[in-house]
Amino acid sequence: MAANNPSANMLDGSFRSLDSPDSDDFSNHLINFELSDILEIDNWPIQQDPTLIPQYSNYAANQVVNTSSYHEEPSNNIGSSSSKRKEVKDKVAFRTLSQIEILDDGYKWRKYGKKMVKNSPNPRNYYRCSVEGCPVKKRVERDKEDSRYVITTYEGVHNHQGLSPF
DNA sequence: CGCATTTGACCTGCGC
DNA sequence: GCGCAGGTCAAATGCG
Repeated sequence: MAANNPSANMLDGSFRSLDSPDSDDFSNHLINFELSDILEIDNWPIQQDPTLIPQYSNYAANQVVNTSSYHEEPSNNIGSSSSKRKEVKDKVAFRTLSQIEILDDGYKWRKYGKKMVKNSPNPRNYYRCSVEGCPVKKRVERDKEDSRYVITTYEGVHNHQGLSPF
């Protein structure tokens, strides 16, 4: 597969298809995405500091809308064994209308695994930031109902500057 | 030549 | 305690 281009400039909200000549719904090489839903998991830093938006998805920066909040919290803090829980990292899930799953958000991702989930007929891809020391992980999965939608889940925060001028 | 991708196997956690 | 599902690692291969 073609490597991610570090010189991505999708600030206008459009992507160039890296290597998907499928040409189904999208006729052009530029993929116009629509951020239909933003799932908030745990503490979303964006709400605290809007400048962090580009770190997650600079293409969604202008379209961030708090539609629904999805907290993936165990909700069992009122137990006796509350210290058993490991550190909760920042997790953000995006659902974008895109034919390609590899959305270049300005960071270099290295795929480290692929798994077939039971809930979904589509496989789930696991990506990790290529930058050493960056604990950020990305999980890409196609929507179970609408394969046109791609659910991208970011986990962690980049401790370095991306390739974008942000 | 170096690095990213691929695929299968292995490990861990949770539920029953 | 066992089984299932999810998540991660590692060796091999292909491509740039």
